[in-house]
Amino acid sequence: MINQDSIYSSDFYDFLTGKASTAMSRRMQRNFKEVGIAITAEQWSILYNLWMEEGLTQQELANRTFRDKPSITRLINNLEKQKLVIRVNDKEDRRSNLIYLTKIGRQMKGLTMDQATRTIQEALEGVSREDVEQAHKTLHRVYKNLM
Amino acid sequence: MINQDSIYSSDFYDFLTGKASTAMSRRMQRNFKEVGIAITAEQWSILYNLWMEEGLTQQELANRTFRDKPSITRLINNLEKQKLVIRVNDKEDRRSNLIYLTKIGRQMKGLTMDQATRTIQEALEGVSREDVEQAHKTLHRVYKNLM
DNA sequence: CGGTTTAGGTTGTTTGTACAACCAAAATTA
DNA sequence: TAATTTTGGTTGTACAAACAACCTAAACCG
Repeated sequence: MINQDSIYSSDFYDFLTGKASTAMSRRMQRNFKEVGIAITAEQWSILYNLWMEEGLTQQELANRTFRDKPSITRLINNLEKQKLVIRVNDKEDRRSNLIYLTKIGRQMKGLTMDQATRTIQEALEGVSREDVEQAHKTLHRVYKNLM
Repeated sequence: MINQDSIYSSDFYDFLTGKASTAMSRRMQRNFKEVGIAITAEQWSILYNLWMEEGLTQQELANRTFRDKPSITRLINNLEKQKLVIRVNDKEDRRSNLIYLTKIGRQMKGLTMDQATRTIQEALEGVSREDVEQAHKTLHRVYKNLM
């Protein structure tokens, strides 16, 4: 039986509630702002995937960022408004939009990734590589269990 | 230097983006719904704290749930609308609201905590207690680093 | 004391998320 | 091939989060 003193309880809820990832998003956004990058952490997650590979469909972006389709529609709307990406209708499958970076969107990569890296370094101060790998493995298992 | 192959990079971003905690919130909400509990995961986090200790101020709830003051104002607004909590103006410090559970709010504890427990069990299938403790420790360090 | 600073809460605005309902194009299948 | 199902995307609605600006009451301090 699970009781209040166990790791599964109040102590565990911190973990569940994602305080660490919330803190990281906030810091990342703050770091972006500090160097004049006007994007949100969520927009960053889309741009990040496009910097790795352009021409993804919205559905593929949804899978990679673990969001639903409507969330992606609106994130892309905002990124398009900011002229960072464009939707290109797929000639092969007319249901799909392929998402490409604009020139501005591409130019942002360097500075933005520097700040992402900086954020990670700030987050991992005093944390060993083994600890990160271990935590990552555990979280990945949790994710797989629930997905 | 941090490069793309390292744990610090794409692999690491899963961790950063909080997929695991997102998955847990979604599952928790689904589990609540399944037994007819009509609250969000965010509302649960407030109620959880009140089940542990009633009469907290909004500021205290903000600290405990790692949210800002406006977020708490609106969460309490919604919980009050649903008749689960009430604001009581503090006689000692007239700036503060003390938040109390209603009878209904108190009655929900059992069933709701059962579903929270169930969610955790589903999440931790095949994860050892040591792994949970280890991950918790690492995440806590990250949180402290950024807080 | 009176003026200033700090602290608790609320409101406005923009952005993001979940879920359901919907549309149109593609894939399936009878 | 026509009818049906599946898939990619959008829209509506309700809820939540971040940040800034604001109000009021308490605390501080000269």
